[in-house]
Amino acid sequence: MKISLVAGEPIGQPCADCGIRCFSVCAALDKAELRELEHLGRHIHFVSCETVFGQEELTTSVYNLLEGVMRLYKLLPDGRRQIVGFALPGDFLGMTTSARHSFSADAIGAVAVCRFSRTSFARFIEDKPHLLRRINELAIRELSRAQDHMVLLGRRSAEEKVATFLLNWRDRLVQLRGPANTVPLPMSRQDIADFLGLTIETVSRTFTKLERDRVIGIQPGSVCLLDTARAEAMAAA
Amino acid sequence: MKISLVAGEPIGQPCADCGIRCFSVCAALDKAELRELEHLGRHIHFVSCETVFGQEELTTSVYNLLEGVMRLYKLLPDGRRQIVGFALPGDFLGMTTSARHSFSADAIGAVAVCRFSRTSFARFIEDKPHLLRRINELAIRELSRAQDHMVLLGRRSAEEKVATFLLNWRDRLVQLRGPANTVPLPMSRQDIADFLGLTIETVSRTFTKLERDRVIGIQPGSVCLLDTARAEAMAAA
DNA sequence: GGCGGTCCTTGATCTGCATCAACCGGTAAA
DNA sequence: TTTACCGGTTGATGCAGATCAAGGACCGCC
Repeated sequence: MKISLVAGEPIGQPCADCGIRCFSVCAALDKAELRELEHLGRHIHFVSCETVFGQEELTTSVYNLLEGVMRLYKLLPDGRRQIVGFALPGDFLGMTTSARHSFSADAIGAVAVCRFSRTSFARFIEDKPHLLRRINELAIRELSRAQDHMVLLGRRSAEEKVATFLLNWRDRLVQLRGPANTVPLPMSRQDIADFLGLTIETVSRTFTKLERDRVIGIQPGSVCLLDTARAEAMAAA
Repeated sequence: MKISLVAGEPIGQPCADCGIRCFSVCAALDKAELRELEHLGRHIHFVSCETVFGQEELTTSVYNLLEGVMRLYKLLPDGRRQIVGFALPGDFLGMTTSARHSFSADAIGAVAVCRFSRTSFARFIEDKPHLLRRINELAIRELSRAQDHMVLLGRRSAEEKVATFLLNWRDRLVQLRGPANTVPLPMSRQDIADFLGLTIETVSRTFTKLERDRVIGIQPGSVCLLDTARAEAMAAA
């Protein structure tokens, strides 16, 4: 929960060589614009559990996630937590119209971000409708994901929740790093519980049950999807 | 659940006189642009429970809600329903990047919308970054609402859910029509249940309990907030 | 090696909400 | 007027998942 105090190093490597550019907002930019953007951003690194920004903090920056995974969550006054999403490389964070962040974001494992001052980024956007369109696209995709998640939270059983989560998470990783049967789970069981609206015990029990039923194999830090068809049936029904 | 087959009448009244313009996307437009827009849109009316567009239907149009209330919902194959939101005048619907709608929308009571063909609206936007920015703004507001709702669905008790719903709904109506203690509830108990991730019985019981506790007064089609402070305490905690 | 800590799993019990079922009041059709 | 229906309420019971409690695996540290 420490807050990083470093300003970050300038973007050294040209944005044109950025590995996740095609997934990020920057996909909308041409070479000249990328070079311009290089001067505005700073690379910052966070270690596991460090907070990138907190709920109610002023929104001074926007962030482009380069590497690692982040949890985005809201806390109720009494400590109950709801994780509203996990961010992966290419995700664009801190885009909000309000003066304060409406959720907190912290690192799950080591994280690298590209940080931009909100004002300078806003100025950069101003005459670039294609970039604005790209940002809009990402926001709408995020909204659609949020709506899907509402269905999950409001109307699905624990088993359905877990199965759906594993499949969706796998799909996002496949998108990024290509096909693979084994699904890394860098987040803790508590994180998964707080994402799915369950308790850690129920998540653990459900994992165990899925393993007993030979749907998944549990490994430290990951699971292996053994019976995708059955998992999909659980997630769909 | 009938589908309206009428093409709709042309927008007669000038958009400049539109009562909800300041709440809608059109707030971003100047007089000349409004006049241009008048030629692109059609007014369409729907009666109660008519479907404006359905999940999986092709996204041929976008809609500006002028009058009335709509429920936006997703259905699971087995019939479980999650209402992802209620739309009020000024809300902009059908904005999606995908070819098909990801949820259904139907009228709660009589509804009037301004419909635009998706392609002609896209063309209209093209050289109007201020409009795009406005759309982006609405999308981000919607996303933020969705995230709040995830917390409600995942982490709150039935009583908290109902209290929060009543307060939020009141706030949206106040925004639109000014202060009032009595909160109209045009949607059914089943709608409220499907919005809050509860059953109709639990919603009904919770309403009754809040009435017994003198927090609300139940009237046909509306409730009266008697003890706002206590309701807010329930919603916050 | 022993110790404390964190994360995860497992078991026993409890409970909030779902489910099942009946009923009530208003309205519209017969 | 009677009947049927629909939306809402209320009561009795059941159960999925929460809560409480304990123990195991793994880690870094002394």
